[in-house]
Order: sequence, then structure tokens, then C-alpha cells
Amino acid sequence: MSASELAERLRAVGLKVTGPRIAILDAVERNSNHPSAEDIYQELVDTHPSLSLSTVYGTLSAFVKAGLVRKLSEVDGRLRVDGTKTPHDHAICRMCGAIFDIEPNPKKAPTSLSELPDGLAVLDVRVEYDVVCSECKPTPF
Amino acid sequence: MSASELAERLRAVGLKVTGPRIAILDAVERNSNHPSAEDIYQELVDTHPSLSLSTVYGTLSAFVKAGLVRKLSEVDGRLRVDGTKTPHDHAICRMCGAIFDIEPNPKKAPTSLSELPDGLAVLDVRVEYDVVCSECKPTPF
DNA sequence: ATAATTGCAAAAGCTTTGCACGGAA
DNA sequence: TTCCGTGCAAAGCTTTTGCAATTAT
Repeated sequence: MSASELAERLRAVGLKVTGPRIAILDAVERNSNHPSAEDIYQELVDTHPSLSLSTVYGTLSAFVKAGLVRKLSEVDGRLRVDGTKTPHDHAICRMCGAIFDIEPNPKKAPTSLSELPDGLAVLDVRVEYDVVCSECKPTPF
Repeated sequence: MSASELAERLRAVGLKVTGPRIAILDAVERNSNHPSAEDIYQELVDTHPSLSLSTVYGTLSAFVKAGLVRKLSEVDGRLRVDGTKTPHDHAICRMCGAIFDIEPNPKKAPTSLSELPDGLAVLDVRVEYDVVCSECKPTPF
């Protein structure tokens, strides 16, 4: 995806277009590895020497809020993001932390008895909705 | 649940029976508030003055590994546990961190379009499997 | 008796914050 | 011009670790 296309996507959600934001959005969407903030920083610091880790954190937070990227559970204490366009489920190995993409079965709810590929032994399943509750929902006026 | 019943449940999963473990298991199962480690520590420290926070962490970790309690995503950077017997989904408010129990619909996979009670506006859905991958799976011998 | 658990303190790790400078609109 | 974003350093929080004393089996 070209820089101008990335810029357009930033504008579309009301974010100012800056060098760091284009670079970070590009990195997140190109990486299918569910990178952490540190991963993204390390990938970009060679080509963007002035980039700082705190900018990566702030930018990812803005992207999540804007819906540009999806946030996974913190895996072993680290934030992980997913910038792919098509939503899917994830399997996370409790021992090594590896993350596998899982295609959801639209016909039934996920259960810990589900058959998963690649010899993945399921210990538990989490289904979590990110919401805004009625208390926090901003009143029109 | 009585102390002897709690002790029995610990023995059943191969954990030694100790005062802190009984107290913590009891607190987790009685609290339907998805408590954090600190929450549990604060609840117990009055009646168990010698209890330490690091013991709560270690004990919760052992309980999760043994399958006695379920682990949620870290909500705003904090581990949360759920000690209820019947699995269910969760809705987490992005603004205030409140956690709501959601009854799963077995007939269809969860989506961000799902209708949720209590005026909850859904921003995203996460489905995550806790697994042991084939690399980490211990070989029989 | 033996091995595991506990509690304390300190360390580690990730993320956030404050503030001054620079850049986008 | 005005406000927002950036970068640096430092602070903040949660969680983990090392170790000696205690406890369960």
C-alpha cells in the first residue's frame, strides 16, 4: 500500500498525517506476526532513526481507538496488535507465546472442545467484547 | 463452600493444601467481580495478615495452570481471574474497565454486530484459544 | 525427611506521563 | 497561527525473582 493511500486512511478517521504514523500503519499492516510495540519500533528504527518507542505506543493507541488496528490480549504482559483487514480468531500457546490465526466457524460458538489445526491442544477459550457501557456512553447533549 | 471441600478440590488437581491456597480459592470463587491479584490481596489481608501479594500472584498462576480458575485478558494492564464454574463470555468497557458477563449463543459465532444487553455498544470482539502448540507439546517419552 | 510453599525485598518489564520543540492544517 | 504530534527522560504499575524460613506430605 502506497504512502498516499496510507495517508488517505489516516485522514478518513480524522488523524493528522505524519511520517511516524504512515510508517507505523504500514508496518502493522505488512506484519502478520501480531507485533508488539517494541517489535514495530525495532523494525522501523533503522529507517526512521528519530522514532521513539513512546511515539509507537501513543500511535498504536490512537489507531486502536480509531479502529484502524485490532488489539489482542496482552500476551505474556505485552500488548499485541493485528492490522489485517479480515477479522479472525487467535490461538495463543501458553508455553512459548506463539500466536496462530484461526478461521472462525460462523455456524457455532467457539468451545474448548473445538478441533483446531496443527495439533493445537485447547486448554481454554476466551470470548471478549470490547464495548462502551451505558454509563460511559456520551449523551448527545 | 466449606474449607474441607476447598481442600478436596486442591488435592484433586494435585496441589498441596495450605492456608493461603484455601483462602485465595475461596475468595476467587465467592467474588463474581473478576478480581485482580491486588483485589484478592486486599480482601484477604485483614483476616490473613501474613499473606503477601507475591503469594497471591503465585497461587493464582498455579490455579490457572491447574484449571481451577479461568484467566481473562489483562484489563488495563491488570490480570483478572474468573472462578465461576460455568464458562461464559465477557464484555469489557474500554472507557471505565467494567466487566459484564455475557451468556454465549451456542448457535452462532460471536461478531461485533451481536446484540448485547444493557445498552452495550460493541466496538470489537476477540476470540482467543489458550493452547499448547505442537512444538511445546511434551513428547510421551 | 524431603520437597514445596511462603513472605519479604528488590528487580524487571512494559507502558504512561511531563514537557519543550517541531510540524500539520 | 494554533493546536496537535513527537521525542526524550523519568516515573508508575504490575508482575516476577531470589532467598531464607516455614510447612505439607
